[in-house]
Amino acid sequence: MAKRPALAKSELELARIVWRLGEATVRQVLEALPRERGLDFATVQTYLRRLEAKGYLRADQRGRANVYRSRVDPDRVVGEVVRDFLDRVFDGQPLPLVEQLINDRGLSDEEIEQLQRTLDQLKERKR
Amino acid sequence: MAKRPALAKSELELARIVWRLGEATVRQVLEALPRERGLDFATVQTYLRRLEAKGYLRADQRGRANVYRSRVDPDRVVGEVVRDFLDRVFDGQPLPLVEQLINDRGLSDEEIEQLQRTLDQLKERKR
DNA sequence: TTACAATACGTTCAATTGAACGTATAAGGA
DNA sequence: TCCTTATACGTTCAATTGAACGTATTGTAA
Repeated sequence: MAKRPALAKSELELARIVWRLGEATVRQVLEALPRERGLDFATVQTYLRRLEAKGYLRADQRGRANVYRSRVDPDRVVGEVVRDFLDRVFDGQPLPLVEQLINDRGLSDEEIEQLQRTLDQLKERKR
Repeated sequence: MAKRPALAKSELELARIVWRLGEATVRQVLEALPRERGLDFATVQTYLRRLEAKGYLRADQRGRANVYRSRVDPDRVVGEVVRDFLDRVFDGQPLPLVEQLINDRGLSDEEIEQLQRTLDQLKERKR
């Protein structure tokens, strides 16, 4: 379970695109980026290379280009990222963060319902 | 509302200590740090200075030492940090993050209750 | 009144990150 | 077969961040 080096912000940004696409070449990632991001092809290349070096992605040659795909389960990575954030900003306590999210930005009615259902299910599961 | 430069990780770590203490000297922050963190006095000094330069803290001389206190509302800063994180990792959608928190790490029974009360209150408030 | 210990402040230094350049190479169309 | 153009890959460069050093000062205890 070799601990990977942490993800830089731009790296996470690009990794998320690869995750969403399933697999992608440099060019495909570049094109999936919001236009206003304005990154250079070479820059995307560099970040994907770094993601590979850090163990998050793997690349295999397909014809001309490298095709990148995830090497670790994206959900696991997101989980790690969330936990790290939670530890750093809320001492690892989920509730204050949840309340922040609930209060700060207004949840829609459906979202509240949805959330209550999730909590009910969780309670069910627990007994 | 001059936008401050983003907080680095160590900076946020120290800022949170100052927030908690209300006000603090370099030494007090150093002592409030977990022993295993092992930072040098001079390092804490540097980070607090940077926090001041970035506009997060203000320092006033008291006797020999500088006393640092928050210059902006900590809750506001945390709010910004959370929103930035939410945008970067969950496209700004709070629900998936909340579900991550609920599912991944088991909430205690009391936490679930607490959360449900919060949601109920929120629904009340909304009508 | 002086010496010391604590502190401020300017400076440094290495690692990481954001961003891109230049060159060698190879795929596919003419 | 040859040329063009896309791409890989090694390299660079500046800004930020994590961490600390050295020196000048100053409050206080003796």
